[in-house]
Amino acid sequence: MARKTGSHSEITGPRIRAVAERLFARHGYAAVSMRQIAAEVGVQAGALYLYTADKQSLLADMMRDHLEGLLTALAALPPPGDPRARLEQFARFHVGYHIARPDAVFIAYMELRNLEPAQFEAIEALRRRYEDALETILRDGRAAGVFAIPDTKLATLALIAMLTGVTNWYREGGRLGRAEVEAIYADMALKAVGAAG
Amino acid sequence: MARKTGSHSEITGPRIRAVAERLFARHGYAAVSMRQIAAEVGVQAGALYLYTADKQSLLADMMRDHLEGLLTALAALPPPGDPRARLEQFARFHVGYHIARPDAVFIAYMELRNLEPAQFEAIEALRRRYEDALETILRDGRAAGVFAIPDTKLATLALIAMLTGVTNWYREGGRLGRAEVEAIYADMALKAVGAAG
DNA sequence: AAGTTAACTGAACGCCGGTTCAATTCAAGG
DNA sequence: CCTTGAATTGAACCGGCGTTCAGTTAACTT
Repeated sequence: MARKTGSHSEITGPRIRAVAERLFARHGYAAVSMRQIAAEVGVQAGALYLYTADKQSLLADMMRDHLEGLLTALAALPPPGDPRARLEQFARFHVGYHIARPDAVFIAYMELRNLEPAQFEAIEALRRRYEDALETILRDGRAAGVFAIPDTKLATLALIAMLTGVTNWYREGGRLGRAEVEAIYADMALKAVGAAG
Repeated sequence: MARKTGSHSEITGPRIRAVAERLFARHGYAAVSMRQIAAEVGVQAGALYLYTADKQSLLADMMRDHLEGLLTALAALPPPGDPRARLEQFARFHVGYHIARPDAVFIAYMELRNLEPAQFEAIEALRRRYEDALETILRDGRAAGVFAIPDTKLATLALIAMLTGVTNWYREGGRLGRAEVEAIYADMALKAVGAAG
């Protein structure tokens, strides 16, 4: 056998990425083999190499796409008001965006160590750009006297860790709805920096 | 060659565990081979099996030891006062304990998926016991009217995520000292639940 | 000093990893 | 309908994987 009936790169390509994302998130990059991915896609392992240069690129492209999407979505937010409103908007956005794609988030955070130095640097730079957006909000709020935070950098990392943690437990159709969860997290974030809820 | 001069199980055993912990944390369980561990210990791969039944047990034992140590240390804390004091103590303890052993923390959190079901259950139970300790504090504080939190479970997970995040960036000898960091995190935790800093 | 036990080697076993490539089959355009 | 190009197979390559074990040497006991 060779080419299959109904085969098209516009179909197989995305399916490979989707399967790889699910498997990487579930079992970890190193624990997933190309043959496993191929099997779930319904194809032989060799066929994957029509869509990716190697396993490493499959991971790196996935992470880059995710972070670029995150930055694009952040930039598309309505223009900012005072620091308090900006922080609330950021927190809601962060939680909402992350619970919608837990696999991509998990991978972008956990598989950094499986990247080679060059690709690691590129991905890390994107992540830092995102963190900087929050840090700017906190610095402005601190300068305006509305946030009570001893250290801006520490507060940035603490808030991001808290907000990202939502992916550890949130499940669609669970006890709490998406809007509810966004509101509670935003409220905690505001309180944590001393901006009354 | 066979037995080496100066070889003792009380030396080799701990060294294997130390090397494995460092490598697992750095590269991930699945990406580290028994031969790599052996090489860093200065021994042949076969010798590792005098100290562990298999690779999986090496990981599981490591995680169990870490979580049991965490629970023991938590139980050894001075007896509790009011919820506010208890939360502050918990936050300081959590941050302090975690930044002292970042590798073990990272592994206990990231490599859960590499455990087989039976071992996973055992480790997860320990982790839940620890979370319950915090949840109890929050529930008591909420009942006493000193914490303003819409959902106790959510607040528990949010706080743990925030506090554990310290391991992502804290480095010994960095810009901020250990006591300083503990204080700032404890302050943010208290504020986040509406207990004035 | 001899005998016993503890610690380790080195080679082997079978299997699975990522990756390549000639051969093959399908889809599409003229 | 025929040709050209796209999509895929299947087998192979080579290396590394976890694990076992008979054999060897050091440390300890008597």
